[in-house]
Order: sequence, then C-alpha cells, then structure tokens
Amino acid sequence: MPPTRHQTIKDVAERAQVSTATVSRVINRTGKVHAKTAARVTRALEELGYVPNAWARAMATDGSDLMGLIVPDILNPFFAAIYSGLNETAKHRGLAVWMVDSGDNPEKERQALHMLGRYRAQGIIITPAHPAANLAAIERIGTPVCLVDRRLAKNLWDLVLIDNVNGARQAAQLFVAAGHQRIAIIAGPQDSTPGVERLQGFVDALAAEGLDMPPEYIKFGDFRQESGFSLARELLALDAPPTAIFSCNNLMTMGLLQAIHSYPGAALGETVAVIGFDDIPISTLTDPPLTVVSRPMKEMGVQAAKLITARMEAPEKPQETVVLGPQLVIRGSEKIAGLLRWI
Amino acid sequence: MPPTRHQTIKDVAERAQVSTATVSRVINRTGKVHAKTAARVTRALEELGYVPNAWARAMATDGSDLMGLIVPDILNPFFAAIYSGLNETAKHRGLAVWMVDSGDNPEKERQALHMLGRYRAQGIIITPAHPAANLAAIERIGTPVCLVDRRLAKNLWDLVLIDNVNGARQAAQLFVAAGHQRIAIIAGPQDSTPGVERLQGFVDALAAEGLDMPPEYIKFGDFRQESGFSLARELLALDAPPTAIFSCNNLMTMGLLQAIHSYPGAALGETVAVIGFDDIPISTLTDPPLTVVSRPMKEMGVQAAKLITARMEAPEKPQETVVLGPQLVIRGSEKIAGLLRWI
DNA sequence: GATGTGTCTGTAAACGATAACAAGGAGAGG
DNA sequence: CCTCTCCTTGTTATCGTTTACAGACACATC
Repeated sequence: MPPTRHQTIKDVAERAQVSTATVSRVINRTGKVHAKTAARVTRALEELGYVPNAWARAMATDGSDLMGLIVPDILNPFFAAIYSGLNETAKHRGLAVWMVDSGDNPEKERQALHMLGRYRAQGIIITPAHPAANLAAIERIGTPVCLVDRRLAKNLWDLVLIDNVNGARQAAQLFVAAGHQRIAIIAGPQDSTPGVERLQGFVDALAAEGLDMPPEYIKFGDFRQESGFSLARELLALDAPPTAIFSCNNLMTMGLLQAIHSYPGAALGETVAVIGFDDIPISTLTDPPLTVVSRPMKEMGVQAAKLITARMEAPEKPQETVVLGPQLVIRGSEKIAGLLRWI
Repeated sequence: MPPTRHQTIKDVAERAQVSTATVSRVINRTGKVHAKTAARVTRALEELGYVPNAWARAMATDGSDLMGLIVPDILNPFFAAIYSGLNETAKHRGLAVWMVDSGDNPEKERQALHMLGRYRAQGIIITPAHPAANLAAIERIGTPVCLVDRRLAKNLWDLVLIDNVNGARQAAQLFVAAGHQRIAIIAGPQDSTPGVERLQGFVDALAAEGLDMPPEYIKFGDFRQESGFSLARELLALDAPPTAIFSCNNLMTMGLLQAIHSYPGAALGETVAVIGFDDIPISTLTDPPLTVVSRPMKEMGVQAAKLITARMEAPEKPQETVVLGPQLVIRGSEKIAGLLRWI
C-alpha cells in the first residue's frame, strides 16, 4: 500500500474545480449550492474517498462531537450496559462516546479526566471512583458533567441514580416473608453512596419488621469478588450462621456463591438463602436460580445521555436528578428448604 | 460555574510574558529555554490550569496519538481483557485507545471504522465481524491495521492469533483419555476462522484416536448464549445422547450449562461431561468445576500493541503473525461418574 | 438603461498548536 | 573594539476546516 496521505477538502475542491468553501457547504448542507456544482463536488468526494477530519472541524466549529464515559470497571456488565444505552442515544444526536476505565482508582480516574479534557470531550458521564478524591478536578471541567449510580460530596451535577434504599428494602422484606430470622448482609464500602444506601435500606427494613441485626451479621466488602468470598466464609463460620445473606453487588455475589459452594456442609437453598444486588449471567444457572434486585441498566445510560445533551443546550438550567426504580426478580434462592412459610 | 472557555497556549504566553513558541517549548521539552523563563511559564501553566488541546496539537504535528480498537462484543470478558492489555502497553508509548463495539455486525463495524477514520486514529486493532464484508474499507485505511483473533479473506495485515487447532485437539484428547466414546461438539459459525479451526482440530484429533463423529453430534451455533442453549437441548434429546460435549466459545458454554441444568435427567459430571473454549467467571462455581481451553487474553492485547507500534515506525516492514498457545485448565467437568478410567 | 433582488461562489480570517527561521544579546577570543 | 558563537527568544507559516463577508452574475422591474 502506498503511504496515502489523507485527502483534504482542498484536494476535493481542486478536483471539482470549486473553492473549499463550496465543498464544505456541500458536505454540511449549509448554504445554497447549485445542483450541478453540488453533483460535481459529490462525485469528487466519492472518487477521492474523502473522510472529513474531525479535529479540524472541531477546531473550526469549537465542538468535538465527543462525549466521555468514565466507568470503574469495563468488565462489569452493569457498566457495559450503561455504555450501550448511552451510545445508542448519543449516536442519534451525532455524538460519539469514548468509554474509559478508571479501575475504580482515583489516580487512574484523574488521568482519564485529563485525557478526555485534552481531547476536548463536550460532556462527561462518570461513575466516580471516590466521592471526594477528584472533586476539584471535576469542578474544573468546563463542560457538562453527569454522574451515574454514585453521588459526589458536592451536589452540583445532574444525576442518574437508582433507589438503592428501596431495592434493599424489598430484599429484606422478601427474606422476612420467607421466614428467615438470622439474616446477614455483605455490604459495600461505606465511602460510596450505593454502599451506604443499600446497607441503610436493608437494616431499616428489618428493624421495621422487628428484627435487629447483630454486628457480626454485618460485613463490609469492597464490591469485588474476592471480598464477597472471604466475608461469606466468615459468616458461614459463625457459631450461629445466618440462614439468609444479602449481597450488595454482583461481583461480591459471585464470591458469595463460590464460598457457599466450597464450604463444608453449606448448600444454597438448603442451609443458606441468597439475594443479590444486580443480575448476573449465572443467575439462572444456580440451583435454585438466584433471586436478585435488578436495575434498568441500559435505561440509566439512556437517561444520562438525555440529561447531558439537555445541559449542553442549556448550561445554566437547574440541576436535575433522575431516580430509577429497581425491580425484584424472584427466582427461588431467597428460601431455604428447612423454613416453611405458614402464611 | 462561569462558562469558562478553555485556556489556550496564548493565554499562558500572555500571563508569563513570553511568546507562544516558548510555552510550547516548555510543555514539550523541545529546544532550550532559560530556567528562569521556564519557571515563569510553568507557574502560569499551573495557575491557569491549562489543558493542551489534543486536536490542535494533532493538526500541527500530524499525529493524533490515538489508536482504535474495534471489538464484536464489549460485554465479552475476552475482549475486555484484550483492551486491558492493549491499553496498558499503549499508554506507555503515549497513545490513547478508543474501544468501539461493532456488535459483530458488519454495518456497525463499517460505521466504527468510519468514525475512527474521521478522528484520524493512527492505528486500528480489530476483530473483524466478517472475513470479507468490510474488506475494501479496511484496505482503504491509510494507517496500520492489526487483526486480533480472526483472519480476513486477504492476508495483508499483522495478526495476533491463537492456535485454535491445538486447543481443540487438547480438549478432544482429554475427552478420549477420560474414556468417552460418544463425543459431540457445539461448533461456531463456519464463516469465521476460529469457528472453522476449532471444529477442524477437534474432529481431526478424534479421528486420529479412531473415533468418527456422526453428523448429529456436530452442531453449528453462532457464538451466542442462546444458540448454545438450544443446540445443547437438541443433543440431549437424541436417542443416544453424547456423554461429552465440547463447546467452542464461552457464551455458548453458558447456554450449554443452562441447558444441562434445566434438562430432565441430565446432570453435569454425571450424565454428561463438558469442556469449554475460553474461561468464564463461573468456571469454578459449577459442580464439578469447569474444564476449559484457556487463552492468554491480556497478552493478546499486549502483542497487538507491540505489532502496531512497530508498524507505525516501519510501515513497509513484512507482515507479521504472532500465534499464542492456548492452555488446558483441567478442573473436573471433562469426566462423568459413570465412566471409569482403567489407565 | 438604471436599479434592485436573488442565487451562487470565492476570498480570507479564524480556531490552537508546532516548528523552521530569524534575530537579539551575552560572552569569548583575537 | 570587532567578530564569531552560542544561548535564548520571537515571528510567522502551517495543519484542515468553517464561516462572515464580499463579489459576480442573471433576471426582473420600472
């Protein structure tokens, strides 16, 4: 292959015997162009296989048509689904979405913010790694910002949230309805809003049912599989192990299942019941299949796209929060054989 | 927040009482600048919170420092791992990676190629959705291209491949060693190289062991979970169902497990044994845990980064192919209780 | 024929950065 | 004191695109 330089609008102009302004007018359908001239330009465009240069355009128009999405874990289906919803909606508005992984790590997140700044993203959708770590950097961003799933220490930005309290409450009530008395929770980190809210909702709902949670039934993980595994083993090793465990995110649920599976004498649906927060691909493969609190993940991305494009058009409009409701998907793992409901 | 325009190099120059050239020199450490001047510039840089404009830089230097990665499925951990390896290696070389999802769909892939072209990506790493659909478009790309995991109809580009034949052979031999006679395969689409090679390797290896595969034991799926599920049910419903099934990718393996789980009388490790191609998060959670042919996914991304950066420096060097070896991870699901090894 | 009104097209100045070139000043050597 | 170098800095053209402005022409109207 010859070292083909990219064709420019100038090359097209020459070949079509017009000025670059006219070519630009044809490409963008702005301004009047005689049909015959337009045809000549279009032909030149095609013959040369012209591909517009997005940066040059961005520089001239002061708009990159680029949106950044920063997620803590590209591997987590939850964030992949958000990307999917965001991307589809953004594409309709002529915007491209660049997804970057922060690894849930403030330093990498800082780098990601900086990179998207350099490429002049016109809007940033982010699930922050930490409620305060990059607060200053985020405040300094000159473009619209929309937070998804997690809040920041300051309430300055549009938000797409899930009603975590409500989701956790539904899980708690289902456990109680299934007859459980010894109910434990593997909670998330308490410096993240979902971590706090899910714990809160769960504990409060049990209290409302007259059940107090002893401290040894409340374990704090870090939303990773490994912590779900080890904390679950701690719970199973108690003198009076819980008969029901609520796990506060999908990865920890994986670890929890692994722990139950490998723990002598423990068996899902027999000695211990489980409800997880967020669906996972294996939900339907366990025995019994897994009951989970499920979130409208893709819809979260769609809403984020709407919020941020709205703000791009009206930067000074009041801050807006969209709260979506989670839904309990009951598949069976919330019960154990030994406990009978007497309804 | 005030509608802060981005600071430019000119703003910095004014504040530091120097010319834009000097600022540029300080930023890029090119050319000599007096220590005192440099300090003044650095201070201005910080005080204004200057963020360089990547496009303007790209236009002036004719280099976007941008690489594109096009994958058929962002949700598949396999591709997420490739991204991870690619990204880390690229970052060391000052390159940013933009991952785009083609949905394994030639039309969306075409759009992705076009988008990366507009943003003047300096290299494209791609797992093509189809061996020929976008061949012309890919040939027209003016920048280095590296194919990962799948070939194209023409052999013009650097390649990172897995020895699929070898991986499938190992699976076949393990089944035979475990005493199986009735061995089936859920193969991938035959218009993709991995699909062809894994089938080929498996069938040939069995033939070498003196086992012919009857046609009803060879099912063709599309690498999605749903096809794994339905094809597995077809196999289980045969008059003489297989005692061993090899599933040619991770998603179909999920479907296969689901089918076994839900099929009356079928049980993993008792009536039917399974080996999957590619590891999955639940491999260790099934009972027995899953035996799989595992690939060095992250390493594939690293190799792709190396190939493409090498080609960016020497565009005319001969085409190069890197073949990485898969590894059999034996966990137990390749056997069934009924069959005893007599070694 | 002078004037006005469109329609169409070209000229040239941005946008934000880099880099080739030029030029000023300081110090060294004669 | 003149000249030669070297160090440091500024001037300016350039990258590919858009767009405000102006100009050229055709046609209609009075």
